[in-house]
Amino acid sequence: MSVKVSIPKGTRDFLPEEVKKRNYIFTRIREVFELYGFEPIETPSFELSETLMGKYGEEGDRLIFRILNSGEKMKKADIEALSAENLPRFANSLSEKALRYDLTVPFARFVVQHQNELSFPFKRYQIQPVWRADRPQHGRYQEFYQCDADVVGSDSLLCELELIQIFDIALSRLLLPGFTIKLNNRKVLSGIAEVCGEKEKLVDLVTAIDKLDKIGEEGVIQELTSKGLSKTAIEKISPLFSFSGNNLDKLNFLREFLKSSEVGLQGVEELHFLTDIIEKFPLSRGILELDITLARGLNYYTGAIFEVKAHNVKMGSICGGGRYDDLTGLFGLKGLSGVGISFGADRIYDVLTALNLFPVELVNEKKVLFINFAASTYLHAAPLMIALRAQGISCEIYPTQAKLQKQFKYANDKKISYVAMIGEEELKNNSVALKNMLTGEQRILNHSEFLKILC
RNA sequence: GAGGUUGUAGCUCAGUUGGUUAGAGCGUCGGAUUGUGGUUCCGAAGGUCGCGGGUUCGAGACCCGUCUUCCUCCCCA
Repeated sequence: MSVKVSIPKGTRDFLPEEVKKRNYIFTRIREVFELYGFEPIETPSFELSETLMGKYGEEGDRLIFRILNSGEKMKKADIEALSAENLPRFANSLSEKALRYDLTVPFARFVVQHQNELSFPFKRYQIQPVWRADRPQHGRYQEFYQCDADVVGSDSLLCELELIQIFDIALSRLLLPGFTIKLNNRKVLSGIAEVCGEKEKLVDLVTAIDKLDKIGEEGVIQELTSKGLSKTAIEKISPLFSFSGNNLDKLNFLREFLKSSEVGLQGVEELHFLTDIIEKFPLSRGILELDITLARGLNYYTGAIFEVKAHNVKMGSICGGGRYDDLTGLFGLKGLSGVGISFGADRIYDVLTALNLFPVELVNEKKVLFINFAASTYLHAAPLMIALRAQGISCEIYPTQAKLQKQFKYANDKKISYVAMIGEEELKNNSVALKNMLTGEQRILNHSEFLKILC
């Protein structure tokens, strides 16, 4: 009689092979973060509700997983709020903690709380799971990992430069053949709003422009109209929809278009600085592309905005990031500028799978299984296993004297590349039979030959 | 949060206008083979047909509710 088992929606189990592949991704990213001087931190998986609530826009709060009070605290439930249909207040009375929604807001809290122990500019990386009560979809889960690197306490554009290089090197090390690093600047977007006289409609303007490649020029105009932008303003923006060319052409165009906006021109100069220096020190496999339609939802970005898309695969962005001038201001620490990036490990996994880019050695490492023939087999196998492990070769002995068929099937299922046998025949002349599970070839060897072949 | 979609063995799926005892492939286990896996042959186990209610002489199939799956929005990695 079996019980029906399952896991909550939007979550996943990982089999050994998947964990190895995921760890491969995390390791490559981590090693590049460290190459650029970023240091690891960790924060709790749950925070006080007040730390998280209200930090992700109107929609955000709905997507935060809340932790129900337990024990005596349940008595704090505000029944009056419930009967008055004030659901947010009722929810707050039931819960004081919530699972983290991203790594950036907890990091801001961390910086404010530990400001006296940190040396600025502070460069940290953090690879931990986050949780969102989102509706699961292709490539979207309720529990997933983020790999973040941020610099806080410096407004130098060299930070942006290094983060672009980190995108490039990490993804190149993951053997991704082609990808585009899209770059924009929030100041340019502000400048556009300013030039067309709709400064206060910046957010509507930006989210509409962001959808250009998805809904087309007509769709954007329709959305802008429905948001109440004036016809003259929309006409003024329309050249932006169709302009093209290389990065230099785009910069020249923007300089002209934004000539009446001080902040806009400042954004253009920031973009120019970055494209210019990347030209002098070219990227490895990535292509840097200016994209003024790039906005991203997060409303705390104030300067650079990044997004990375893999070539030749149907998948949303695999990385993102940007500069946020006043993030720690939310927690009372003013004047600290930050810039950061995030790798979407789960999506990178899907891309590497779709393009078949995981190295084969990941699953087919050199490993050895010793067949268990008798109670005394261990005594004969142990010296060889000790020697193999000392050389970093992983090996094991089958724990019971099962039928050979079963022991070989175990090796086969576990993709173990060699099976070693020390049975009665081998004991007579102090030898080992070694079978290569890939080719099926089997050889009788003395101990030193055995170790020589495997190490 | 809105709209659509899905659910039958561990997995992938058949199952006729409602009709006797719900099937297949793969996987698992056992045997052919007590010193050889991946190939082959034989056999076996495994199902409250997502859950609850309703219609009917009779429901895996029809109706209602609920949960779940996947998809499109919103938003995001």
